[in-house]
Amino acid sequence: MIGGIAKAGDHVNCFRTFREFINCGMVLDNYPSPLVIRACRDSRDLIMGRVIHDIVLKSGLPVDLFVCAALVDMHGKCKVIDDARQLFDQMPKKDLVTWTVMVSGCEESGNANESLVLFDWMIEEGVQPDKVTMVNVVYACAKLGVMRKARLVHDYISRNKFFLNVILGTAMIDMYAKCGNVDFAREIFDAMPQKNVVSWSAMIAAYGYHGQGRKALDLFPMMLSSGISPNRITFVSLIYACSHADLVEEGLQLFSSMQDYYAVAPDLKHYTCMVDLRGRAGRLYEALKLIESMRIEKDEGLWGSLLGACRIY
DNA sequence: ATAGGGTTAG
Repeated sequence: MIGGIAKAGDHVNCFRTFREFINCGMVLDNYPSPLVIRACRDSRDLIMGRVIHDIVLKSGLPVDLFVCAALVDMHGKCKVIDDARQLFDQMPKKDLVTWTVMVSGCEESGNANESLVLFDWMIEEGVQPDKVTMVNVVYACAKLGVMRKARLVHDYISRNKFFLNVILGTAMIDMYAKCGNVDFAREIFDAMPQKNVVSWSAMIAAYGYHGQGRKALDLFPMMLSSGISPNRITFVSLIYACSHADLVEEGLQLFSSMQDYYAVAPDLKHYTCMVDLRGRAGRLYEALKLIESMRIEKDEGLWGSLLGACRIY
């Protein structure tokens, strides 16, 4: 029952039912479902997560691999990595998923270096990483931004003949871009047998933060002709690329076609890019007018973008 | 019997 509600994604209802269950004084003859723990993770509800953790500790039941992996994952994603690690270290048996959620938790809570240490360690322990592990390791390299590590991980992926699926490939595009080599990113992109809107957006973003706006823009029609529709992130990446390559007119045109042809409503990020685009080009008054015309809530990043432009000019 | 892990902006 509780698991079913959790699976349906109704976290609030799931927790309420779970509380009722506990309050009834029901005796747990089994652990709470990992699905409930997953619901805590997805709603970043650490309080509820700790309640469940406590129940597990007090139940006196033998350690269950699934429950523990879910708990490690939940703690990691809630950024209480010490608790995740403690649980992890106490587990007598660790399988592939246990190691993977620990790798992911470290990088999620800001210690990407430790992710890579764990990765080496799991291999030493004789646990073979799979594609999900590799996505997390690649993601850790992207966060670190260290090319030497990126090459090592790429080597590992090639040596072990991992299939370059959409998710792994996209993570690698991002990794190479953030480690400073957009051409390596492009090689991965070209080698991918399948690409989705996320892959295309990642490649566009990669050219964007390397200042190669024209190349980013060239990808857009290619993406469309391969039958992929852009989303809001695609447009953030495109406009960002324009603003960092002095392609003002192109950026303005994208911003209007985004709404007129692709029915993507501009959000705060799009406005920030547009303020940045005009600001970098010295069109400060237009940038201010745009901010004034906005009907959504403004944040410090938006104003910061305008202030940055004021400083330049 | 069933249950745990994955990609793009900022």
